Amino acid sequence: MPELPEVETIRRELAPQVVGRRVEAVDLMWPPVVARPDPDLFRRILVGRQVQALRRRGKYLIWDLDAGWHLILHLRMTGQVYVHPASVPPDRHTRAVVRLDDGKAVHYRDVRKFGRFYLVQDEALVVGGLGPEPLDPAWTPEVLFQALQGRRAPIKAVLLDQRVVAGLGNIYADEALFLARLSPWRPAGSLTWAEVQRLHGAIRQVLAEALDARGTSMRSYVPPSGRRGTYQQRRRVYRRTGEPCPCCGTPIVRERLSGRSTHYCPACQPLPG
DNA sequence: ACCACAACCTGGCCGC
DNA sequence: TGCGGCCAGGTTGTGG
Repeated sequence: MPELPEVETIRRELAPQVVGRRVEAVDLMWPPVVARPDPDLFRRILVGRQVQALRRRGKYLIWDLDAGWHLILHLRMTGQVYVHPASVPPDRHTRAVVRLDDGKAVHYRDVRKFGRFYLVQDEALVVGGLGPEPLDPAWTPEVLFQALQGRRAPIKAVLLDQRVVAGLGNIYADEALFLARLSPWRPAGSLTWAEVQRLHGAIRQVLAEALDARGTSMRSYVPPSGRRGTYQQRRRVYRRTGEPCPCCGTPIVRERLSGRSTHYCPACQPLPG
């Protein structure tokens, strides 16, 4: 579920609670939540480690630990992170609990069990394949334009490819394409330089708005504080099928593209030809 | 390189 | 209350 703005919001809320703390114990209610190494080794390495920093890369949350270790978490569709007093028992959807040296515990909840933990020293093993961060100054319209060259897949499918740019998901891809007035079906390589500049600006704008709103809480996304995000009130097309386009009033349509629900205004985002 | 599709899982919602 | 069908913010792997 969480895309860049949601993971970044989680990072910002969680950092003050965990940075500087030491791990005292790890409880795995559902051991397969650990992707690597095996759960026993995972627990043995993690216990005793001190959290030095909390970072985000794409949709991954990275805990920098001492001794060169990184605990990397991907929340996939329904992962949630909460901090509770040690006395709070895990609920039925809590898959792992990391107990800290201040009497608090980080609970990882995940209804659909898709999310995974990775404990590695070489973080590139997990996040090495990711493309650039869209909010990094180094990610310019030129970089995006270059990445689209020669690609005939629909632009939306390419935006969802985390090797092209890291952190976009279904909500913000639809929203950015609407802002840029581009059909999601346009072959990526067919975008003109002017269109790519527009798209680049739209991606930045949508992500900035969503960060400001602390993410989109339509379904299961709730940050650690419990303060739901509010971007769902500002979204223009995502899950607004049949509602009037905020720009021209044409009903928003929903179509399946690369297996994903895709929402757009057929009038503002026409497919040439 | 691309696409369609399935898989991984569970729960919410809708209509009957 | 129940049942079937469809939906879900992500990623990976298979086969064509």
